[in-house]
Amino acid sequence: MALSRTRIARPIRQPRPANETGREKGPQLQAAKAAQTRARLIEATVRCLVKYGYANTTTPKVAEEAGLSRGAMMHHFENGTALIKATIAELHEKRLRAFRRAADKPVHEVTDLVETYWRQLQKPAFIAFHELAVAARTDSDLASILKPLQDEFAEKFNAQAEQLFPEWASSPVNFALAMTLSQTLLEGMAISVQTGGMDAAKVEPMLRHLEAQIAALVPTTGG
Amino acid sequence: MALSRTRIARPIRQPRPANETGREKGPQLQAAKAAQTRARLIEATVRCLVKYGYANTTTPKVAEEAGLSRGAMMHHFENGTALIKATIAELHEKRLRAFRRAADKPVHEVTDLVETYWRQLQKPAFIAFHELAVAARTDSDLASILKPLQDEFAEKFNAQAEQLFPEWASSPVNFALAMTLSQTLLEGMAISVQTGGMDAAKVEPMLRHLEAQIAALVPTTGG
DNA sequence: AAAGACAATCATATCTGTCTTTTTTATGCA
DNA sequence: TGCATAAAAAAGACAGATATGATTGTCTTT
Repeated sequence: MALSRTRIARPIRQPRPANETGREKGPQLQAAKAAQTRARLIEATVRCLVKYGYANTTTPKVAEEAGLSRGAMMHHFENGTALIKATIAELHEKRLRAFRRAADKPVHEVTDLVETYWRQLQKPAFIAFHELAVAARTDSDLASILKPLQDEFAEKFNAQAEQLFPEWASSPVNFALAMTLSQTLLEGMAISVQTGGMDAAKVEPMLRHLEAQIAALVPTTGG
Repeated sequence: MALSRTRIARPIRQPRPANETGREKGPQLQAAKAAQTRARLIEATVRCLVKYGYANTTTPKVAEEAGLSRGAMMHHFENGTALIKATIAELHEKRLRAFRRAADKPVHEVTDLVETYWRQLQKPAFIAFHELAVAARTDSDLASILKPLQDEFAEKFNAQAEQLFPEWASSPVNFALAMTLSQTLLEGMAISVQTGGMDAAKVEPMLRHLEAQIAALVPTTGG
């Protein structure tokens, strides 16, 4: 039920000059080129998810976004499902990579968790992921792909935090609460800001409050 | 980009016997009948939003859900947009009504706010509303319909709370924080439970914690 | 008889998956 | 080295399915 489908004549995509097929220069092995084209399509899919939402992320739109024909696209991904699957896997690994990077930083105040995750949530990857999660609610196939990854993420999220803040090991109840609280509140905020429910000015006080909450839950400090 | 469209032959809807048009018995005035049919279509739309999501809430599906032909449906709503608009208005008023009902209850602990709103969020109306809100992110027409209502809801939410708990008037900063915190966290939880990210077992501890938080923000009590 | 409620059908548009054709790239052999 | 050829990549065309809005027809209520 797309509201008011504005019919815009799509501009004709003129074929690129033969030699310059992608963004990279020079000759490569075809395998590498194929991998790059696949990556390009996946990136285009993420952009489409952000721009148009899951429902309106169609194969023609992705192909156009990637600067390819649908035919070429179907050469790399046999169907739309394969593309979505690959995109989900990529998004998942990107989230995990970003988290690991953050963990490698030297200094770790307990409240860094808040700032770090909040920054993650500002990125396109999260918006795309949420689009998929919402769609999965009414699409069991999508759900079966997404669910295990969501579980794995929550698990690694906790494992990461547990490792970074060993002082929390003594009260696992507080720890679990702090983790759930952080994840839920921050994600809720991100969604609310995106979907227009929440004024952006209210973000900072909320972050501060959450940080204070978490600090209060650390056993040695106060909880 | 619907994943794996399972093609089910839709059962042919046999025309109902002329006299029994809906769920109601007996002859009625046409005006009343029309109003009832419109209501039936709106209810069907809400059910479709919950069952299929916004993207897959199509005019044929709504008509089928309402037990009407598409033609009849188009007689009552000139196009899909009109139906969605009417549904949004209905959902909005339903949310406000539910809130007003809750406010009429005699006893009001401060933490009642949490329980009351959490119960609201379990209803289909919220799921439907969130489907619309997510769709509105990438649909400016839908957003222009939804945004003012979201603002009005937040405003009334606050006004209601302010009226119920006058002891909060002395520290508006705490009040604003408590309101935003409640709304964001509870909605985040509801969404997270729906979209499979959050284990239902974690709900109760979170509610308790939020209640404690709010109590701590009330000026006379502790904040 | 007029108007309202409802049903059925039509034309158009778009997305999807498949198939065919063209172009590019890599490689084997003279 | 240079050309021929196969494989990969890309493009284009096609048919099936479905959604949408509009039109037309039928029955019932007023």
